[in-house]
Amino acid sequence: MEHVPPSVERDGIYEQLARIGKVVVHPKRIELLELLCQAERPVEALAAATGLKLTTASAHLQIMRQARVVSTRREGTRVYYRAAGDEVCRFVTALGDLARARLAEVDQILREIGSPSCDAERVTRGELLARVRAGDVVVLDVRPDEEYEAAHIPGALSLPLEHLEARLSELDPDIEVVAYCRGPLCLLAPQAVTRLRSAGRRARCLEDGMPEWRQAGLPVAAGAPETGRSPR
Amino acid sequence: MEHVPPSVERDGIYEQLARIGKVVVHPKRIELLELLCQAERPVEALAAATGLKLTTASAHLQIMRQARVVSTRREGTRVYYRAAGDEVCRFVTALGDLARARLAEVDQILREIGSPSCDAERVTRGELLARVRAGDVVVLDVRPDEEYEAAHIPGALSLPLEHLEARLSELDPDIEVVAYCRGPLCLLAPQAVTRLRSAGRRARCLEDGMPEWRQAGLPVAAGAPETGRSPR
DNA sequence: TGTGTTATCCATAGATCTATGGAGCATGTA
DNA sequence: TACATGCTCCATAGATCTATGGATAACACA
Repeated sequence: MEHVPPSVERDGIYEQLARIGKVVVHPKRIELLELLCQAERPVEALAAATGLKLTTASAHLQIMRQARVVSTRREGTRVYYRAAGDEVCRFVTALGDLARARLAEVDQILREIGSPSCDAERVTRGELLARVRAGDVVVLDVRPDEEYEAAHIPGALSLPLEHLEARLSELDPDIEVVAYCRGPLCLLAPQAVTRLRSAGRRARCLEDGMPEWRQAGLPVAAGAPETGRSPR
Repeated sequence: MEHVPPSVERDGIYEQLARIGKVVVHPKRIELLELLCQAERPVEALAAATGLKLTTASAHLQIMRQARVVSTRREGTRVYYRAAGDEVCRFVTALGDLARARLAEVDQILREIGSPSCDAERVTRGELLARVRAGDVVVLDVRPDEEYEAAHIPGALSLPLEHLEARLSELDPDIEVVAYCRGPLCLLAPQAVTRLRSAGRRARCLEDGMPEWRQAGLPVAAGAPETGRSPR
């Protein structure tokens, strides 16, 4: 089915680039890609996370696989998908940056639904590093567990947004919280900050999220939280 | 025609990103974008450069404009298109990097048609800067004139590939030549190097091209060559 | 006010993409 | 060996996208 001519013609380069472009022409595929830049996941989890039917999700993933932007690993009956490399996440980041820079609608959506709390007053990565060293802040990872386990800022506390209220007591009320999530388009951290503030805490968002942290060459840790709980 | 719902729903973010994805799903649009990252151009020139009919080129440009990745400037009866910002070129660069990293076909095409001369032995930007300072090399811009005029490495000589043989005498045979073009996917510099070598000159390619040079924060010059010729 | 140049707008046939239900395939498990 | 689970493959109706010719619009220049 895949015709590979013996000698690819010169113009084929842009055809090849378009193979990758095809991945990001569908909103759901972008959403999938952003999830996969955080952690690997089986198809079923991806379908659930994006609200797709299983077969549809699988079809999208096949398209992404043909473009080689994702790869897979089989574990028993499950197939885990993951971003095929750093370049993939850098590409997604560049896409997001471009959209935020050029499409006023994106900013508008982030502002409307996100939270006004995280707009101008984000903590820079450099500032965070310094203040963590000084023991001045708590770093809060509000993404789902599996994403924390795949990669997180060393020393960060895992507290998925959905458990924020229930586990509020784990946070020292006197120390400022810096929350982070998937990136500038993700609303988890802004929402967490909003809720923390309405609970009377001092809280801010980190600039960007995990992929940008990694891309900045900063240290990354992996593995389940040490808190010892949730033996699973 | 463009329905803008009063309050955009949360999921709209990925729809917005897909607006930009749509630009890079078509090979010709990627080609146009790469051209526009070098220099602004009127529609007719873009159509000619990409081998598109005028109406088709215009249609593609409209799509790119709706995604806000290009903007226009009118001059008399001509409409000049240009990349709408740095983020656009960074995005295109990231796309190319991803394709080179993940799609073996791209490397293959570059190797097959490009030139074997520029594969492993490219000059780094840092090395070039040092050697230019030492007066050790000639920097050669082999892109079309308008691209040189829009932006070039300071001190570079403009010598579009098509005139290479005719103007070979302008190059001191004893000084090594470092040629550059649009970027890692562009074949102009590799071809120039091949021809220079077969003419007995020492020549190498610069890593990447103009956009990457600019993105690295290095100095950029603009304007026609000082050689005084071509009064036009 | 005409005319030529450039570019956009419009309508459309043909090609491509999406979502989805159902069948088919590996892998564990009883 | 029989089943359950988790995915992929297949066929298809409906929606979108592309290329293109012809008409129209914006300018410049007589």
